[in-house]
Amino acid sequence: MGSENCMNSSCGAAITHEWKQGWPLRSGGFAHLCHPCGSAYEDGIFCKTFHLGESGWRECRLCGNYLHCGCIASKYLLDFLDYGGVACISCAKSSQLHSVKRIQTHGDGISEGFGEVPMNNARSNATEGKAVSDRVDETTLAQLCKPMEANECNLLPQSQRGDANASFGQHRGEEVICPIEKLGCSNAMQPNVQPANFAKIDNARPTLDIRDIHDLLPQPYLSMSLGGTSGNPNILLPFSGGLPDGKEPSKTRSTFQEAQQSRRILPKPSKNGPTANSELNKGMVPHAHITRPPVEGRGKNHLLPRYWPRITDQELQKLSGDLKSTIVPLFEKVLSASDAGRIGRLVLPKACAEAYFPPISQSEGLPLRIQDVNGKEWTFQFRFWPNNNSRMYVLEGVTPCIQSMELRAGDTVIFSRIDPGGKLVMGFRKATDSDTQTPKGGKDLHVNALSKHLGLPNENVSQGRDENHGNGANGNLVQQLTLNGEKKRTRNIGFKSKRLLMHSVDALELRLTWEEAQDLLRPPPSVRPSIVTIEDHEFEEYDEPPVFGKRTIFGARPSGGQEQWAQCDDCSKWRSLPIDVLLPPKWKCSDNVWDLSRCACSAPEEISPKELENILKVGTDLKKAKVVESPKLAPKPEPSGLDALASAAVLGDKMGNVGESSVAATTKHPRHRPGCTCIVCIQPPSGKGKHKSTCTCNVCLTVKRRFKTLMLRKKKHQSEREAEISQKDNKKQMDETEVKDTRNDHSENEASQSRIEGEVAEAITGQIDLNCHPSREDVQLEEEGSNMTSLVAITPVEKHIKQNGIASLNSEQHQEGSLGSHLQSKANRENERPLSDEEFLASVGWQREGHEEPTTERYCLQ
DNA sequence: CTCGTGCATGGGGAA
DNA sequence: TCCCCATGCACGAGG
Repeated sequence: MGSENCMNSSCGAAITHEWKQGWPLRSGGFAHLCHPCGSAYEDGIFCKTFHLGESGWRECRLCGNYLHCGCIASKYLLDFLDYGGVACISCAKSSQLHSVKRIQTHGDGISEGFGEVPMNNARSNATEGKAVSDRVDETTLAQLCKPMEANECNLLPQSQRGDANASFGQHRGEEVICPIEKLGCSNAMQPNVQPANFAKIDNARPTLDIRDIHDLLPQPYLSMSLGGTSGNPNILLPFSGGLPDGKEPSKTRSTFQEAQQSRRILPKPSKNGPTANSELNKGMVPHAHITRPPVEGRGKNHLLPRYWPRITDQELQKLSGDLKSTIVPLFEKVLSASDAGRIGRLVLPKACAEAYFPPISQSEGLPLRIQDVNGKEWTFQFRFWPNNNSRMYVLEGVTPCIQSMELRAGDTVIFSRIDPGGKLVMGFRKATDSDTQTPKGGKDLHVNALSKHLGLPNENVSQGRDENHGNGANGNLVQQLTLNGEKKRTRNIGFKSKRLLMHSVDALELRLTWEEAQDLLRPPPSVRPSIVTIEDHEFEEYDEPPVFGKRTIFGARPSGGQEQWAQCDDCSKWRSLPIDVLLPPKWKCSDNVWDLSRCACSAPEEISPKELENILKVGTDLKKAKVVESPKLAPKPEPSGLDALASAAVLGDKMGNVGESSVAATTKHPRHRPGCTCIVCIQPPSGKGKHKSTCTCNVCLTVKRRFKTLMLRKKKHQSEREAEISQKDNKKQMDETEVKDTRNDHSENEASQSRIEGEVAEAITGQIDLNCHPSREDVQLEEEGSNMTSLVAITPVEKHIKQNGIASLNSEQHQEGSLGSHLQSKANRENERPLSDEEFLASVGWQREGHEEPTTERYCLQ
């Protein structure tokens, strides 16, 4: 204070210790209130803008509209007139009367306004103001200053009321009450400040009862008049009773705590004041009865911006236009995969849960009734789990609701409250791609929908109007609140999860079947392979992993040959290409260097749509047939890992013969095309009629050789075991034997593990694991040998193949197939996890080289 | 084996 | 450095 007397010339009262007390401002400064006149000071600077009184409705001295002090409108629209009273900012501007400081906004604009100290000090920096101006259309927001109910003086959350009162001061001469004390609460920290913070709202309401306090629970500053809602008896007030734990107010987390917490959930303002907030806050918190929240910690309950509900100014304008109830957006959350999953648990931001949902002390929580946008009321279990020393709040049982709203990960749910009544409503905002929205874009979509729900002209009948609860309008409005545009959606997602930032197209590309992925894989374009010859077979080696290329369609020419078709990314016309062409991910007609007559989008397609349809249909029918024929092989669109490999072993080159797509050329990898004479292509892995009993192909020879070796080793080990058993009387020797066995088992496991991958690929692709160290075969031994033997006896693959209309294999092929089956089973067990890049590449025919030299990072294309 | 439940873990954002 | 929170995982119940 720079003066010992009130600087208000009309007051001049001596400063007493009572009103020397103050309350912290977001600026880091400190406000003081002169009781006699209500004038306020900030760190000794007389600031008449503080002189307003408690929150509530104020009439604009200029236009007569009502402004709700403390609501978001007031933050941006109020001007405090020199001669007293307030005015719409627009009015003040137009009349050149706003000679006093307008309440400045701060930080990031609207969002920060929620629960924030509703005013800033005079030293709010320019950047803050700019940030606000970027996001708030004051002119539009001014529309909020339409007549509203003037009796909603308790719309503000407790904290805001406190803040507002503290900030605005109180009416001159009004009696100050202390409801906290009446409630048995005390503010040991600052007893003298309470009166200033809980100024009497109006004479007819001298005290606050419990319900009043609940009504005063934290609310964002966004209060919108929606129409007279008298409170639905069916409504489960979010804070009804306020004390779901059944504790006494003084013993539990009271609404004052809520209020305090609400205040604390706000983002901390930048410290642009002369003094540190923390220091000033010490012992000077204006709110009473601050018991400890469930968890403690610095900034723990600050509501992160990503949870701020985002309402456009158009929405505010529309919403405030015709309706009288107040809808209070509380927070929103982008659904994670877990949230939208089948578990049915929606993880709630801790700060939001503690600020806006009823306090719970037991882990079991309590049921929470929330109305969705269609007016349907859901009951979720609001509970928490102990998590470290904190809590993790969840809504359980949300799956039906999520499903009914067809929400998925990336979509946003918005929790709001309808006042009066405190009904919780849950809206949503779909994370739809903007391309799929109306030509006017998401925002227009939203505005139109908004108008629709507001019953404005040229709109359709409101959808989802609640017929049962009488609050359909509100529900609809909430739905509108959920319909922000693409821009916001993107921003929303980006706030938290980088994974959710993936473009939808990219995401689509991830949803590939293994064969589709194989279809799209291309050798790295800028890397020239080195040719390695192993056992007379040439291998292409790349130092880079493959890349995705453009999908093409293979079809059969009437002449009998095969042809490849690709679709232009620009004109979507299909162009015929040479059969062995590999296209980059993006391809246009202009890239068609093979047919200069059709190297422009203006060139017509060379075949009729009917013919093209037939070509495309071949692929579609083939896929369908494949699913029908092999329900066990392709029940899932995305077999993972070695499942895909095993499936490939059975699917073999069936597809390749038909020409579904480029993958149909062979089943191996994208570089293999019809006519390819490499070992992979000329010897399909699973036989399927190509392998005769007399076949001397590398695959068959290898299988034969391995099986023969296997059986020999099995016999050898069997005899060794018998010899060991005969020496059981020698305990020491037996111990040594056990140690040896243990060692063998261990080495077997490791060896088989590394060998499996190679052999799986071998069995599937027809490759021979040329990287397999010969000595390692010594450790294949009995485990695999016995398994293979048993698997040879049974023929699951044969059965499977029969079921799928594939010819039985001969006996040797049984062995091979059994090996594949065994490996598949084993692989399934050992690989029930997401594929690594390496595994994925292997699954589509790319084999990473370096089995014995793990440091070798080369990708081998055989 | 599936599903539900409760807790643990660790990445990453905020302070 | 703190701690929120998305997700994994163990465990038990039930089919």
